This record gives sequence, structure tokens and C-alpha cells, in this order.
Amino acid sequence: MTKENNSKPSKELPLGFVDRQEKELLVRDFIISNIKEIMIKYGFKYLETPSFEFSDSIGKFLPDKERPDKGVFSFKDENKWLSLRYDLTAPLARYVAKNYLEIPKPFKRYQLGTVWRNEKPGPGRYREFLQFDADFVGTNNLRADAELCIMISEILERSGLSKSEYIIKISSRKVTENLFKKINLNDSKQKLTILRALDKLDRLGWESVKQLLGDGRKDKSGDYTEGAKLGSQNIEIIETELKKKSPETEDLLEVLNIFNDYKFTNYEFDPSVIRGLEYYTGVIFEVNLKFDVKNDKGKTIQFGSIGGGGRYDNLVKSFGNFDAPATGISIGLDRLVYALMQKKDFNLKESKPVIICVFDKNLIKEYINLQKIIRNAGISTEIYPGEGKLKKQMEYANKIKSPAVILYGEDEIKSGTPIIRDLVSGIEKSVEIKELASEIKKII
RNA sequence: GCAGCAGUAGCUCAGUUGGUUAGAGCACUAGUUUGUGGAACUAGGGGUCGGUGGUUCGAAUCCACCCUGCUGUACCA
Repeated sequence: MTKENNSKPSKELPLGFVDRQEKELLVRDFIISNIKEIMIKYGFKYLETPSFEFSDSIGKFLPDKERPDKGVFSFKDENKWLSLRYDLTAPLARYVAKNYLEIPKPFKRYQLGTVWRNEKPGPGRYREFLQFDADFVGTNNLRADAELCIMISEILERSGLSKSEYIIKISSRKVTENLFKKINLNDSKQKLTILRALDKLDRLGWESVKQLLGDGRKDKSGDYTEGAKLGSQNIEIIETELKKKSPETEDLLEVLNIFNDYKFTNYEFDPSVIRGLEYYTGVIFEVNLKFDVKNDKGKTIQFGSIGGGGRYDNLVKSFGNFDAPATGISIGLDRLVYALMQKKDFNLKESKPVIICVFDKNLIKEYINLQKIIRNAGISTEIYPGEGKLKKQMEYANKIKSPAVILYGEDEIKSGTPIIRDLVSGIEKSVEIKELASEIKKII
């Protein structure tokens, strides 16, 4: 791939990292501005925490305790290990534990920030991405969980999705706990395997999931996954239980009541929603898109959910002295943007300045004057920033999709009437300087 | 991690029984137009054919290993 000699720096990017261009960034900014507005409306505080944390601050919650560093980027500073954060929830728990006595209880905060994961990237998934989190800390009230779902719907709809294009799937850790009781299962390793299998239901379907609950499954590339080794009777019990269309656990019944009070309907109970396997303790939810997402070659890809969350009542406690139940939601903003851009033409304003052409360097004062007049009128403009002939300047204007060019050579300066060339129609118009700005506005 | 497919110019790709200085379209540069973009025409630059090693008189082409990318799968706190 790299054609450089070893002596030259590589122009390639590390695996899973990407450059992002204006078009995408503008859509992202648009969504962020919606989020901020809605967060203020819902009464959340804005917080920022650093990109790095001590590794054990985020690592002590790793489910795989034998390899605490797997999946994160870390380095050793003096004698301490630091890691780039892999989510915004662990830093929040750390922040709450650190500032517990000062903050209001319950504490509602939202955060926007880049997170990093040292794992294999997939379609629409990178190793560096922007996340949005909103959490309630210090309350058991299930209205918090319900309101998170309602709030995220408002964000999605404000950003351009209709009700038919997304759904909030909701379940509870308690659903699967009851299930394990029913089949008399205590082996925690086996439980984990079962949860992981069920989590794949919407992607793989019942046939494959039953294989994963039993002996194992071979995927279409030929790779084999070991199963949970359940007997067929237990598998059937699981299937019947999970095909139930309405929830039976108390927490979910209450959340559904609250949804009803809010007249919120764009959700569905789905017991196959599992999510982050270890620290969730109660209600869990997932935000799913209901349309196909394609990659840049036009192929439909397995996109998965764009976010989710749930109740994690023991996370803050694990830091030490303070016990605070909590619930929160995370959205992968870059993924949301990626999907949204396929659905909708946002037509947001890119930078497309009117170009003032330079006929002669000695006339630069004249051009600065025009530039000042046009910019003061609130119009994006620039004096051609390079060097070269008029043709080259026109090509530049065309390339950056400039709406118009200002021609002001010796003749025009003599008469004090610059020419505006409309780059879409090609029509040129000679105008008085005092009408310059208003004439440009007619075109753009 | 495992598996399938792929890697030839900036981009999209052509290039089979291995044979001279490796091609096209688009893009780029200059000109046809000493002050006019998007079209056309002319000319030009750009590649140790992902890398290393091997087989051979001779390798983009065959073999081995490695690297990178895409897709699926595992993991995803």
C-alpha cells in the first residue's frame, strides 16, 4: 500500500481512523446544535471530562478482568498507566464519585466527546468517534429512564427522522434474570454466552440463535462460534418466553405507564435487547434505525443500533464511598450522521465565497476595499488567494463552487463600476460600487 | 482473533498458455483565448504493477511469507 521509502513519512492513516470533510461536519454540527437546545430544555448540565483517565479508573469495570487493557489505548506516564476513555459513562461515574458532596442529587448531565476503542473497525464504525451521553445519577425514579427515551426521540425527529424511520427498543435485565431462574441456570459463564446469543436475534434470526444456544454455529464465511450447550427443552422455554409481546417485570410495566402518560408511542418491548453485558442492572434500551444503510459502494451493510443505554445502579458505588443509582443513554453521533446523510439532503451552508479576481497586484487596495464592502454586508467573499492569470482564477472559483466572481480591472476602476459574473448562468452585470453588495445578494 | 474477497497512475479499472521502453477514462499541468470557469481540441507530467524472498534466460502475471483494505463473524466495558 505505502509506496514511500522508509525515510519518508507515511500519508496513510492508522487503522480505524478517518479524515472527515466539511459536508459531514456541518451535518454533525447541526445535530449537535439540536442536542444542546434540547438538553437545556430538559434541564441537563453540560460537562466535559478529559480524554485520558488513569487506566484503573476506567479499567476496573472491564468485564474481562484478565485482560484489563484489551480494547483501550494506553500508555505509561512516569509510573502510572493512562488510557484514552472508551466511553463517557465511566468518566461520569468517576466525576460523580469525586465531586459527590458538591453536586445536586439527582445529578443530570450531558456530554459530547470523542471516545477511542482499540478494536476492529467495521462498516460505519471507527476506532475514534464522537459520542453524546445524557445521564441521571442519584435517582431510582423510572421516570428518568422513560424521559431519556422520549428525549432521544425528540433529538432524532428534530434532526430529520420521521417516526417510521426509527424505534426505541426496550427491555430489562430483569427479564433475562427471570428466565435464568425458570430454567434453573446458575453458571455465570453460561449465562453470558446465552445473553450474547440472544443479543444477536434481530441480526441473525431464531434459527441461528438456537444454534448458538445449543452446540454452536458456523457463519457464512465459514467461521465457527461455540454455543451455550443448552438442552433442546431449555432452548424451547427461552424461545417461548422471548416471543412474548408484552413485558411482565414490574420496572418495565411502570416505564410503559410513564410512556403512556407522556403519550409516547414510538417504542417496542423487545426482550432480545441485551446491551453491555456486565454493569446494567435494570431497564435497558436501544435506538434502532428502520431503514437500510449502505456503504460508499452502495452495498447494504449490517449497521446495528446507533445508540442505547440503561440503568446501572452499582457503577458509582464501585468507586468507593458513595452509592448512587444511575441511568443514561449514549448515541454514536458519527454513525447517526452517516445514516442520516443517506436519508436526507441537509443542504447546509458550506463555505462558498464570492471571488474577487486580481488583475494586477498594484491594484490590491481596490480589492481590499471591495472585500470590506462585501463582507460588511454579511456575504462570504475573498480576494483570489493564489497567483495567476484570470483564467486560473475563474477555474478556482468554479472548483470551489463559488456563486459569483467580481471583475474589477483598469477599465472598471476608471468608471467605478465592478462587474459581477454569475457563475451559474454566466451572465455579467456592471454595477455601481454602492449597489455591489445588494446586487450580489440577488444572485446568491 | 477467525474466515472470504481484494490490492496495477490522484480516482475507477483493463492488462492469461510468463516475453521488448505497462495501458484507458476521469483528474492534473500547459496551450488554442496578452482580461473570463463549466464544453472541445492539442501537447505534457505522473507507476520499481502493496512489500520481501523464491522459481525462471525473462515475473504485474507462477510459488511462499508478510502488509493493507473491504465484508462477515467474535469481542464491544
